[in-house]
Amino acid sequence: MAKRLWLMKSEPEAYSFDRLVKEGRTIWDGVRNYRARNNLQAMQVGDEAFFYHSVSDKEIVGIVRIVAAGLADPKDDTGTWAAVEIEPVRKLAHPVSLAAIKAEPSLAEVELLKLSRLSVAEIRPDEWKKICAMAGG
DNA sequence: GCCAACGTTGGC
DNA sequence: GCCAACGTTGGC
Repeated sequence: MAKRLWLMKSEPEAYSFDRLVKEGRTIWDGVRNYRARNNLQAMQVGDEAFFYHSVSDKEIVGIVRIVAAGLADPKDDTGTWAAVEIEPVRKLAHPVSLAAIKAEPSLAEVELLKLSRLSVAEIRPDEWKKICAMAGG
């Protein structure tokens, strides 16, 4: 199974990338949107994701790796919602801002832009490479 | 099953 | 703080 690439959003005031680095790993739960849940359920161990700070920062700040997939949301009794466990891979040398993504024509189709309220989005490999290049490699 | 009203999220 | 976009709920 080829590795897939994702983007996970969080308000830095709620859960920041720095906090993830400090804690080492975390369960990513609390997603209450079906499309986002479908993305969560499609994740495999070893997949990587951008970590995006919404609202106050509006930039991709780091990369995380999926270390456990297909978990049930521990806060959900009904079995409806999913969760994964993630660990930090690295912080980006240069965060990639929402404005920079919008300004880049090859990134116009990124799910982040098209569905701004989706908390878990998929990133295509070419988009991933482009954003990595913008972050300084 | 449709659609209007409402709530939430997130960019500006 | 405002508003647009989207999802959900509830009346019919």
